Formats: sequence, structure tokens, C-alpha cells
Amino acid sequence: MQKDKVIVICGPTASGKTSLSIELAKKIDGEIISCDSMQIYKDMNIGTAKPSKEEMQGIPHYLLDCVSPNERYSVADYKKSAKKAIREIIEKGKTPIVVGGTGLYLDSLIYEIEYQEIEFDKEYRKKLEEQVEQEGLEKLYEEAKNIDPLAIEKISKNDKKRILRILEIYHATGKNKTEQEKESRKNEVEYDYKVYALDWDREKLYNRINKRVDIMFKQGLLQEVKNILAKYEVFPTAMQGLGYKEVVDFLQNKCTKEEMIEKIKMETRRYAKRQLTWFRKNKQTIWLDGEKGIQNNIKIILEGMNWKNN
RNA sequence: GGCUUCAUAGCUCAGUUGGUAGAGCAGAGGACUGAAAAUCCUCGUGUCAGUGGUUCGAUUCCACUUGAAGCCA
Repeated sequence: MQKDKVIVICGPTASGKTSLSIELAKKIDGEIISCDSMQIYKDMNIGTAKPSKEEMQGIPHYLLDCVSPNERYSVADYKKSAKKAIREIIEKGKTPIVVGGTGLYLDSLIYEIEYQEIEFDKEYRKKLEEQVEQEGLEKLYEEAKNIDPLAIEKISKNDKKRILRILEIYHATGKNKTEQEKESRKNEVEYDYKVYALDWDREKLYNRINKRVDIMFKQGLLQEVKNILAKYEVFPTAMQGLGYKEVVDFLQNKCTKEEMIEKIKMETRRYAKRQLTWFRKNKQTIWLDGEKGIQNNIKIILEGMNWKNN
């Protein structure tokens, strides 16, 4: 049996994924599933460049505004919700379009990565963090090396996040990361993902980013951050968002307004670069040039689909 | 107008007691499986302002020119 098609539109931030995907959805009777680790949060709209109701033009969007900024969220949660959304859309007889720039989330879908049901162990994380503080990272690095020598080869001695992760996986499952990852890719990919990535000439992309950051401030990013800080008390992951943590620094008088704006622009440019590195890895990806315009790119996508049908 | 100081990587600046130079930032490339807008790794040749002079050899010393900053008038 032929697999159902799922269109994916990825690419760096500010490349025009949102408008391309909405125009495409209108044309092919599609519905959109966001693939963005920050747009899932409620009340974070301007800084995440979340599409507004008007922009959506009646096209249903999934996985926006579904988590509170004070909740913890992860790729495992995303995978589950996204698969459910894809199923729903296909059952309606429509075409799912996955749109977003979070490479890790996207890979969980297109490689059908299986995540075991485990709870986040807050206490153990805290214990590890304290251990790093007191004894330094090197000791934990050695510990992780004993547990999973293969996995540790690929990471740096300074990569705290990944060192802790090796220890956490072992703590939670009794398996090491290498075994765990092997098992996570046993399942056959359920859908036929057609992956498109949108890109621009680097300088043009950077100009778009700079302009967009200015627009965010005109739209009231400062007030948005103030509102969130007033409404919620803890932010396990949401405050990692670009344009949020920098505004918090400014509100705490750690920098001037100009410094904050420049920092956000710079960090966003770097983020775009990292996204490109990620998306280049998948050789299946078909690259679209943003400069060619939405209609041209839609044409390329539609031709790709027909070719598959014949 | 006179005097002083400065002019080195895209930016901020080191440095060479004369043998053509190196940091930080920016930038580029890469990695990435439960925090991922996160986290981490790698990468430094540029008319050493210009023109002459001294010298085997000048980015370094000298003169002049240009530009910038400061002081005096």
C-alpha cells in the first residue's frame, strides 16, 4: 500500500515559511502542523513570529498555543502530538503540511523516532546540576564515558547538556544512549514525507532577519514579555526563546535597549545559520529559493507531488 | 596656524629592541535523539594609512603627505 504524503516546509527563520505554507494549503486543500519549539507556547506571539488569525486565512493550524510557558515540553511530546495531527488531517481527506524550523522536532517525524514513555526526573536533573557545580563537569564526563563510551566519543567535554543526558537516560531506563537510540529507529516511517527547505542568499536572509526584529519591537515585543513575566512564575523551557531572554536582560538593566536589539538580531542570524546546517544534512531535501517568489515555489512543490503520483 | 598623540583583520586593540604580525568580538563551516530559538566543536594573510629616505632587509627608525583625537593660540 502506498503511504500517504506529508509535505514538509522547513528552512531558517525569516525565510517566508509561513506565507508559503498558507498559500500552498489554500491551493491543495491542506492543513498546517507547526514544527516550532517556541510557537507551541501560549502568549508568546510577537517574538516567535507566530501567524495571526488573519494571516492564517482560515487554514487550520495545529500545534500552536498548546502549551503554557510554565510547562516543560520536549521533542517526545511534539512527536506524539504531530503524529496525531497528521492522522486527523488525513482522515479528513486533506493534505498535512508540516511547517517550521525546529530540526530536532522535524527529524522525530521524518525518521519516525520512537521515544519511550518516561517522565522527566526533576530531582535527578537537580542532583546532576549540583554535582557539576561542586565537583566540575569532568567527573560526570568520566562517569558518562563508563556508561556509554561510544556516545561520549561524539561529544565534547564541555557539552554539559549532552553529558547530563547520557547519565539521565541510563538513570531512567537502565540502558545507555547508544542502545536507546538504536531501538528508537526500529519503526518504519509511516508517511511519505516530501521535504522542502526554503532559503535565501545569505545577505538577503540576514536583512530580512534584522528587519523582522525591528518590526517585532514596533509590534510591542517589550510589552509581550512584560505580560508573560507577570502572568507566569516559572519557565522550564519557554524563556530560551530568542528575543525573550534578551528582553528580560534589558528589563533587569543588564544592557541598553540598543544593545538588546543588536543582540537579538545577531543571535537570530546565528540561529538561522545553525538551522541551515541542520537542514543541509538531509540529502532528500529539495531546496527552494525564497527570492523566486511564493507562486513559483508552489509550482515546484506541486510538480514534485504529481511526479510521485505517476 | 603651532604643538602632541594616534593610524595594524569587517570592528576594538596587542605586537615586532628592524627579519612582512596576533587576541577578543564579528563572520564562516560543522555537530546534534526527551532543554533544541538550547547546547557544543573547528577556522585568523591583512597593500601593518600613503610617498620617499636610511638599511642586506622597514609594518617597526627618519622625513614629508593625508586623516582622526587632544592641547595651545
